[in-house]
Amino acid sequence: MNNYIDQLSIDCVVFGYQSKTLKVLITKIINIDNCYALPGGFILQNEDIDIAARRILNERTSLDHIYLDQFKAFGKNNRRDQRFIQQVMENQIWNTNQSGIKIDLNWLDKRFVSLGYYALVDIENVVLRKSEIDESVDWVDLDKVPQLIFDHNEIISEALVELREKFDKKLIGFNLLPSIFTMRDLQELYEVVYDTPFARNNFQKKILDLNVLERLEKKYTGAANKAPYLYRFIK
Amino acid sequence: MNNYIDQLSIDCVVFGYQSKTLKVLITKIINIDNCYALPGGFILQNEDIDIAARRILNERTSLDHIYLDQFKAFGKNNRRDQRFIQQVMENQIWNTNQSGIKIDLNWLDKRFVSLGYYALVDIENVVLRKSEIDESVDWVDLDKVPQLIFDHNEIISEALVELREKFDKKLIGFNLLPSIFTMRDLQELYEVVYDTPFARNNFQKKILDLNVLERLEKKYTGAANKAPYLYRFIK
DNA sequence: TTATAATGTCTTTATTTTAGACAATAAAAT
DNA sequence: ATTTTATTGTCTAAAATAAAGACATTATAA
Repeated sequence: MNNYIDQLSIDCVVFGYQSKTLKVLITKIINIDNCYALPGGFILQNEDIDIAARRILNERTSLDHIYLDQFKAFGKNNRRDQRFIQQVMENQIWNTNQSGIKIDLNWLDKRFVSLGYYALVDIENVVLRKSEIDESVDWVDLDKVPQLIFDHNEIISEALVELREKFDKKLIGFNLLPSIFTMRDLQELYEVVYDTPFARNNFQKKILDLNVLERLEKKYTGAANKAPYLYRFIK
Repeated sequence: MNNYIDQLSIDCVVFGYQSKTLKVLITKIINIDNCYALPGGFILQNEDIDIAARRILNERTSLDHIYLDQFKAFGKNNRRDQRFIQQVMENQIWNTNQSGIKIDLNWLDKRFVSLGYYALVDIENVVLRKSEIDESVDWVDLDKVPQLIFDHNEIISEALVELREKFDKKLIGFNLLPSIFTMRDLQELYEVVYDTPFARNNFQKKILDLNVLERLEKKYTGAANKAPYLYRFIK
């Protein structure tokens, strides 16, 4: 395992948006009872940290071009999860290779500093895949995230704070939507992220005045009302 | 040296403010020709990363309570400075201990991921000290910083971007001023940080409306004009 | 043809920001 | 002692921005 930088890890908070709900990608650790975690991994010796994060995300989402922000390093001295690491080290699936030879897992039994990234993806574009340490990978509503290993719950909280701070200022929200969407879709996303309602008339004016949307054809859904325009994010 | 986490370092951009100028703390590396750097160091195995940053800063500033923000991790695969590391490893001061025994410095000859912190200090409170790897530690005007080792110049640039983004929003500017100051002092600081002039009347109103300043006595300087009030930052 | 629910946009009102004005004042100059 | 000068503190007016209200439009069901 010494291809990796020692005692340094990456954990990714992958935000998705569907059915007026913010979701995050949660993995279940393979062969360990009831242990959930953020998609994470380690940094190869000859790999940029950002590239490592993209590799780790690609393994789970199959996506190549992801909006990524490295927002904080987590490195408390007591940043350990003894219970979890113990289980991993004692588990035959983990500590034994295909040839039945014991693998030295002591490198895991140290304090790790973890680089926290958050990613924004269009949930429709994601093809979920399991990496070799995942028993499952699933979208979980942000308010239904179970207890996670290490400080992963705290990492999510801090990612959400960062997301809210950057959301409007940098117009990163479009990364959570399909490439084509209605003004209502966008407004509902903003309302979910900020957990507050916006006035429809003023929201539309504010967004259109930014001149970052291209107006496309109308969207006829069969609903008994005026059909809204579709928009695409430009530049 | 294996008290430290391998391949992980900390670099601090220490901002100070004096004579209407933003300054940063720059160290000269001991016994290496013309090599300048940010105050930096490594993380002890049993040390929080934030505590490590405070230790590294205290070694140079003698300060205990510093405004600190860990703003980004720098970890490109090519994040190396071969020329500098070579000089260190070949230098007798570095590679030989007091008893004349060779020290193994190979741990330095790897790619390091560095956690970037920036600090804001009242330059008047700083008592500069050299750590054991510093030939000197000095305040340098932000626009006169020489070429530094590794990507330290880039770290300063990015710290400045972060500083500007947080400066107003989080009212962190007071950390750069003495505990007692005039409105003019504060305005000049803002003008330096944002490199733009502010209208005196409106600046004063905006700041006072924040209700974070306590008005103290007047400051009589002997100048032939109305004496300004002094203020203290509260809460 | 009418009713309904949502949409797009305009107008009005309220709030905030910016600009202008001026009296107050500390000390030097007269 | 009075005037002058350079700031300072604060008020008011104007401009810009944001929030609230109003209403015609329209896609489909009744």
